[in-house]
Amino acid sequence: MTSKLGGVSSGAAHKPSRGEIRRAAIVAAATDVFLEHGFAAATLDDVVRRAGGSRATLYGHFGGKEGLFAAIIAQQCELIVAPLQALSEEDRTPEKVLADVGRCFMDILMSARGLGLYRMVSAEAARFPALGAQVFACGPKAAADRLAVYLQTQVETGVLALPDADLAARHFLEMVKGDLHTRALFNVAPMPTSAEIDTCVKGAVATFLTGARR
Amino acid sequence: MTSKLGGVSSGAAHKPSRGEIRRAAIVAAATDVFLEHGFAAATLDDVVRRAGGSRATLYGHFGGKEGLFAAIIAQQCELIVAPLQALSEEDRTPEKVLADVGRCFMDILMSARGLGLYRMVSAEAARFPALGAQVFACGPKAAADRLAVYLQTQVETGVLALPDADLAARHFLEMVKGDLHTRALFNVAPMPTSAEIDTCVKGAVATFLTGARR
DNA sequence: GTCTATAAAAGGATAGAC
DNA sequence: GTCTATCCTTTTATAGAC
Repeated sequence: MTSKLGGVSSGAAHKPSRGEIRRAAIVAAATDVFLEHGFAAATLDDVVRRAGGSRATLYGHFGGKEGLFAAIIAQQCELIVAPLQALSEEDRTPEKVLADVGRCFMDILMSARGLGLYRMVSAEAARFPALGAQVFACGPKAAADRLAVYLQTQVETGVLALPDADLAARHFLEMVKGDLHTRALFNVAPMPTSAEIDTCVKGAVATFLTGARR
Repeated sequence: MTSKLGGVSSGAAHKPSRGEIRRAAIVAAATDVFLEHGFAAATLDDVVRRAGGSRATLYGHFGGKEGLFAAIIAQQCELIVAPLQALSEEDRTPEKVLADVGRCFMDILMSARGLGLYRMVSAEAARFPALGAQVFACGPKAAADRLAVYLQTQVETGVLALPDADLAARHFLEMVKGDLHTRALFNVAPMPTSAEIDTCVKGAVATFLTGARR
């Protein structure tokens, strides 16, 4: 199955066939169109224009608009988990770990892709119940779970004092967003800059540690 | 202009004309349809079916789908600000004030209306830039500003110690959401209960005060 | 002001040739 | 497997009668 996502999976076991290349091109084009316009407003015509080829090929691969949508979400889920999993917490102070996790979390969330995905998933969650859970698990849930494990070790080694590491992890990740995420989602000018994101992350780290330090 | 929003403004200066009643009925029906399906997927046919009357009347009043959309957003903005403005902070402890503000904030955000509005505004923010800013100002911004003023007084009377009351207010309001808001937006089962919201608010208050108390 | 009927356009889906 | 051409449904928008 991973082989069908062409270009995403790292280990390329066999050289992609003509069909797989076509499929990947369609998914790539569709990702741009869907993330920009949302599911309902996106048209398959736009996708075909951008990817080349024809509508019939698209239908052959994905069955229709909904199948294409599912393929996009699945691919985005893979892309989302990766950067967070690449982080290492070994021999780092809580300041560094929290700042790194926070920055990584925000980079994903505030990117054009992250914002588009968030908009699209929330907008279509009612129509496609499974997809919401899928993205939530790969994104916020995965980040919180991972951070909670780290926080728990810090509690056990006596560095931090937290009544509930799991809750604390979620609180931290929410604080990191400040109001930047909502502002970006709502397209409120001026759009947050990278520097502003940094300031926001540092502020959240400071606030969190003020209350959590033993 | 407020008179045209029929049913929202409290002071009824004149009895609503037939046209105004019709207009209000259309807005009410459209609110339900748009918040449920989103702008792109909502059809004016659904609105007309629910409101009664005809498409021509709708076009006469609002000019089309976009005009109707703007009217809905404007009305929702009025409805959103009201409950937060009704809160009083006089002679209350920070625990009580924070809990009340947090609960009020969450009640709005987690209601079907709040979630629908959030989904719709973020989905359409690119197409209607003014509306995003409008809703942001009436909602998260208004709440944070108001809370910041209260926190600042507590700092000045020596009850709390905060380096930046404004930032602290935003941090608190984000923490209050926990991951409940995202879970609800993404329709992740099981949907948060009222009791869970309470627990989440209390947790945020405790965490906040642990770090903020002088 | 409000309704019925209709025009006009767009987009999703498919049949059949290569 | 892929492309060309076409069908059919849905939806916005308006013209004209009451």
